[in-house]
Amino acid sequence: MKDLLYLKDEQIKDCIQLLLYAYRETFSDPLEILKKNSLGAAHYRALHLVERNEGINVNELLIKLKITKQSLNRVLKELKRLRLIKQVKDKNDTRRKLLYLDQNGRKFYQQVFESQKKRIFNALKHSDSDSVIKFKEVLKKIINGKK
Amino acid sequence: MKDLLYLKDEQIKDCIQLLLYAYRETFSDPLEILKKNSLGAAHYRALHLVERNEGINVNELLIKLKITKQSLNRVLKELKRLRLIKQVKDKNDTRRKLLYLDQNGRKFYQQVFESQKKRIFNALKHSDSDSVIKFKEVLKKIINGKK
DNA sequence: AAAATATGTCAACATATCTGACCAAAATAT
DNA sequence: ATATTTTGGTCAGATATGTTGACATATTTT
Repeated sequence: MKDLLYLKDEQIKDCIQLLLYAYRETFSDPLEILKKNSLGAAHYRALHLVERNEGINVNELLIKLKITKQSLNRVLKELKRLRLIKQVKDKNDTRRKLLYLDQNGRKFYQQVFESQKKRIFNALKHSDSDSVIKFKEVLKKIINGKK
Repeated sequence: MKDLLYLKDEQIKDCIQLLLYAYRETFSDPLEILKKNSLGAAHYRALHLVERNEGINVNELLIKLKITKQSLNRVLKELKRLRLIKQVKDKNDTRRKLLYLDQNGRKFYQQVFESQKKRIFNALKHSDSDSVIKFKEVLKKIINGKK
């Protein structure tokens, strides 16, 4: 017999609210330092994905971000102007332009990440490793789920 | 000796990314039905908080939403116009206007919630109750944490 | 009576997204 | 070799959500 208390609507609403607040707080931390460099959350999301997927091309990035290319284009334009990322033509298919962090970008990304890291670091530090594993498992199920 | 693998930067970046994706998917589900009623995510956030805190006043709602009163006002104006929420003067302090879901609002909220519920419901259904508890614990630590 | 509080409103602006149309270069298919 | 598709970039205009700052009104507190 499984205890299904946590499938009640109230519990689900609870989860939704926690998810909203956790997201909001986590992504509001780095806004200050971004703003100093006249960048916003959108730039950071792109920067983050490039950092974690060096050599990604524009199309793949588009898919991960789930925004339109027009939106992404403006973001990339500014990141390039500030020399935070660079594009290198793919030798096998020179239509493709692969994205890398520029030297500046690596330094800047690290700064922004540090501002965001504290909150997560402390939350994880005060949790045991089993909790963290389960936390990530549930998040993954939410992401892949729906139907 | 504690295993601190999960405190490495790469793990933290992982968590941040999962949080971003989980939030995005969870809150993109209800956009379609909202749009049909010419409403957006902002209206739903307010509606959700009123549903979970019936009788909340404007100031308290403002604090929970962390937006300016001018922003909230536009949202509330539309929700009132559509008869989704209603305001009732507080008898003890008639400056205060307490917010309640209107009859329409209750029905509409339920519809929107259902569209969002599926994803969370399934994720929780495929997790055990311990995982769900730990999932929520970590989220709470993220929300309250930082320093 | 004066000050503080709760709510509402106006205007101007910032940002991040969208849609739709269009272009060019390069690769692939016929 | 030409036609089509893919990849990336760009323009213009619209929408959603937020911001600041100024101000108005009603009510409560001091």
